[in-house]
Amino acid sequence: MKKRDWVIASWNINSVRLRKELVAKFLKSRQPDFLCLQEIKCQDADFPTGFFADCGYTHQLVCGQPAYHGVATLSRHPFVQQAQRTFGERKQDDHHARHVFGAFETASGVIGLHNFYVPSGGGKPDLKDNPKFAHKLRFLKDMKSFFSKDKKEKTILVGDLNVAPEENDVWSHEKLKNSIGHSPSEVSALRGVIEGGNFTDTARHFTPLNKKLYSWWSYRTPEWRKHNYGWRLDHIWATQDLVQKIKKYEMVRSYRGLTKPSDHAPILIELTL
DNA sequence: ATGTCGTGAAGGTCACGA
Repeated sequence: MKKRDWVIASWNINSVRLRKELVAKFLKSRQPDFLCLQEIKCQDADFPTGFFADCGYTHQLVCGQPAYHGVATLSRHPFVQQAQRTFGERKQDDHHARHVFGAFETASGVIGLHNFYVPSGGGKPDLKDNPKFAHKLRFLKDMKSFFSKDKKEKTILVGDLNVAPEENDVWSHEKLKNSIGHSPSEVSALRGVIEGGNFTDTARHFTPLNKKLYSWWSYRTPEWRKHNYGWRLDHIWATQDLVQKIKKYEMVRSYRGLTKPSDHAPILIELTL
């Protein structure tokens, strides 16, 4: 096996059935090796398996549920291991489809690819009044303990993590520092996962901290483009051993401006393995 | 921060999640 370039992408699609043509457009133009989707919002039986197979993505890991959440990883290569729903084993979280894992073979060894949809956490970042926020923090804590135990190499973690950790990952740190998605306890819990797994935030590896960088713009802001009221909720992390192999990170903002878009833009990395 | 979405069950609109 010879080393070559690989493209790994992640996109919260907000209903895969409604936007499968946008996915096909992305697959065709970017030709990623893997595309990790979040918020597919369908059960496994309703996933457009044949449609994506016709696009060349014959290997698919689908972890869905009716109406809400759900993740899927599309691949042009076979998986050598797979798993799903590794998190949220506690009773109240049993039915959430938020994680799928696949491992694939490269000239640099077997690489593990985790695809996550972290709970958004409801309205206010208040543990007492908001059980969804407690769920979010519990989920991040579970991720931390999982990745602290696991081997800390040859692993890529992507997804909609629903936390914008840096000040310039939101349009106004001052206005949003106590909002869900950017509050101190969430940011600290997310950093715990990064440290536990020895991960690097690839976006910030290539983009300085003083530069604004977003992947999500709310549907409720018609002037989202003009004011750039964005958040960076979507992430691609890689373990330290892989960082030097990454050639590029890209947030493909143009997909947020298509007709009937997802509220998230796709993100991707290119690396030599 | 909320001016918007998508789903599904019910029923021709609403609750829920984001």
